[in-house]
Amino acid sequence: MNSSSQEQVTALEGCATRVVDADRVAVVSSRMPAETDLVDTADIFGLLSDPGRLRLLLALLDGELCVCDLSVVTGLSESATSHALRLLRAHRVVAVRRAGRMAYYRLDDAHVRMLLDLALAHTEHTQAIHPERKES
Amino acid sequence: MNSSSQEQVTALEGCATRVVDADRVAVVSSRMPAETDLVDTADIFGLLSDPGRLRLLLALLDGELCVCDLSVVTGLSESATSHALRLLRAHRVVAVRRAGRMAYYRLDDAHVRMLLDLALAHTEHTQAIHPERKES
DNA sequence: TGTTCCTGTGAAGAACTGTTCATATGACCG
DNA sequence: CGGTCATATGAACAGTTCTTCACAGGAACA
Repeated sequence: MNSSSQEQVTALEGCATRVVDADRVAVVSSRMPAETDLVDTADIFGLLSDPGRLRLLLALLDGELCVCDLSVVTGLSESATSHALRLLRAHRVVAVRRAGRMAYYRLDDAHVRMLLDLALAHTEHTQAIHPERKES
Repeated sequence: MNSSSQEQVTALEGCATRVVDADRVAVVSSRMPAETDLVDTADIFGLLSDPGRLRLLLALLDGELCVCDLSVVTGLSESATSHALRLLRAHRVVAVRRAGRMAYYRLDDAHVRMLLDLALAHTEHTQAIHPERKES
């Protein structure tokens, strides 16, 4: 398969490391998304990587809730809830509707909603396999 | 952590924080996954939240690659690549096949594969629709 | 056998994250 | 008005994370 050149370096990076499967490296490299998209995507995953924020977003799956209710549902302090919502807001993952002194947050990102649905489906699936959980 | 008296949050109407929409709080709370599942899920998202690991996993989407090739594709040093793979291995996200002194890694988690596919589809989609994006 | 090559690992340090405390803002109530 | 309530924000701090450096182990190869 690699009879011609075994340590050929692709013109993509000009790096000094050796390459074993140059063809696959070329294909995979060409399919790699742009740095900006990668960072954005990693950022989104990072927002979902905290149990508190995850609870927050799962709570918003079927509609808006105010900050204090979110605080109760997630078990976070109201300050921590507000900080988390601020972060999610900055990334356009949630949106806010203000009514008087209340602030009602809702999920505002279809992509994140899909990720959450997928994650939820997965936990329910594994729950069906490991039936050691109690009812609520 | 000493939430001695407020451990039970299930008593929705008796908690210290005020509740605005008690019904929705009850529904949402009952649908909230168990803490273990939440932490596991957040953990998975955390593994995807680093651009380097994301590149690594995307590179493995269509088949196995050895460490040095992964290092080239991702732009990480070989040591960093090995550390990242070790972490992913510990979480059963990737699996390894050894041949001589080479180590070939492959994606070994169907759930993570779905998440990656979804993320990839989204970057391609948003690239087609929103050519530019802002942040505040 | 000794050497080179690929990978794995521990330690260390810089950078980042998430929480809490204290306080601020602006809306409502009396 | 003054006071309270819901939320927002800044600073600080403990804990975590990611990278690099140095080196170790085992397989190939002379």
